[in-house]
Amino acid sequence: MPSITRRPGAQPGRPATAEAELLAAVRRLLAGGATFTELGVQAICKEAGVARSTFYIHFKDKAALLLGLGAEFTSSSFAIASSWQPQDGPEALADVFSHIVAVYREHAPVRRALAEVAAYDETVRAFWDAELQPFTAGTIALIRLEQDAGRIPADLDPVAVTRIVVPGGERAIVDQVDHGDPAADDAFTRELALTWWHGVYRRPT
Amino acid sequence: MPSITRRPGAQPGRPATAEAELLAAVRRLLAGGATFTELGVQAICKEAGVARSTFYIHFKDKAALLLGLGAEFTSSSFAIASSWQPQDGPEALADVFSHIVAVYREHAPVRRALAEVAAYDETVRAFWDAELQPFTAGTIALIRLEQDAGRIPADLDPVAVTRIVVPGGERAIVDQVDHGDPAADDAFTRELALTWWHGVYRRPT
DNA sequence: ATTGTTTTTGGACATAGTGTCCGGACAGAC
DNA sequence: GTCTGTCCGGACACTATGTCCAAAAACAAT
Repeated sequence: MPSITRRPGAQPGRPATAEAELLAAVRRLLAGGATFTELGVQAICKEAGVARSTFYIHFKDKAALLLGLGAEFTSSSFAIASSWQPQDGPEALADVFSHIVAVYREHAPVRRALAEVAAYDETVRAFWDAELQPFTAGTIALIRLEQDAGRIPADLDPVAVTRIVVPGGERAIVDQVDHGDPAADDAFTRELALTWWHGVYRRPT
Repeated sequence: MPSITRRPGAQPGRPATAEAELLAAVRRLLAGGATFTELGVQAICKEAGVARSTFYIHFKDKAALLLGLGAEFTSSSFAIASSWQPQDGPEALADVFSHIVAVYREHAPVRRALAEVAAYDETVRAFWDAELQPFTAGTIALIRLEQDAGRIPADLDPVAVTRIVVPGGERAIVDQVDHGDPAADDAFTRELALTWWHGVYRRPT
């Protein structure tokens, strides 16, 4: 059987695109509902129309490929999120969350795969931790600044509250993206903003 | 090589304990820092001192064994959590969270494995969803009751807020258990209670 | 003690996937 | 045309899974 030597999607002008083909294949398979873990190198290569040996030229293993996919995600969100300050009010905070929800929806399959693999693979876990770390550091710093300015009570524990706001808030956003109606996104981001506003940034004394 | 026919830990009085031996072995391996995913049936059997064929007599596969381990977890927490009402005040809520944190610390390795596998295995995901579902339903119901009584504003979205409180709160607890100092547990549960109190249950109008 | 029942053993077997290697084919660039 | 880098396709050793079965051990009777 002579097989299909040239993959169909190969641009004639471009030099060598097996790598891009593999990344696109995984994106496609994930979007189709597959779980990254149950996805084998064989299946990925078949979907990509690429020889299995070619896979290992570009990626050490499946996890390395996922990190390549993760690059598409790298926090454009952080710049927007860190721009918010309590002076801007809860409506502006809701806008920040709307932006993050939009990013999460756009990259939902890849984000899901990253979270999935981060639970058992060290390198992916490190990548995702690094992704969230700026939010954690930024939130702690912001709370301390507000405490120094007397706008947040000094007896509030910044580290404990940041556990609630960052990993907790992220999880809530994931839940909305995975299970919630997109039409309800605005109501959700409003509630998230108001909960942090009255629960953390302007908690009554 | 004649091999060690009888495993060392076998109680002579008890009838057939290979199953318990396997469960204990996995608990041991998880507590030793292993990831459930990277744990093979072979490794489990070796640790348990049980023949590999015996494994399949008791469990269909690794996931089935994990569900057996999950039984040790089944929500004793829910009864305590559902007993709280806003009338009891935020200090009582903090006590509820302290109880949940204690349960999470006690079963940390198994809980971690359940969360890990739930990300890619359907049956484990269903088990864990069923575990959290009472909290979700209870929180939505509680908020609606408080709205009917006029103690929570009617324009608060109960479903959206419950995403924040239940999956979000659980994630925060996991973060505290996995990364936080146990000595700081009380400070954490206090902050969690106060955040939900002022952010949700007694949000200022 | 002998017998019967139940559980476990240890190995065989088919299947499937991983990671490595290499000769050869094939493009675009010079 | 030849060179160069990429890709193919298959071979190979290895690891693990899941199924099966006859023999052995442990247990519970009488």
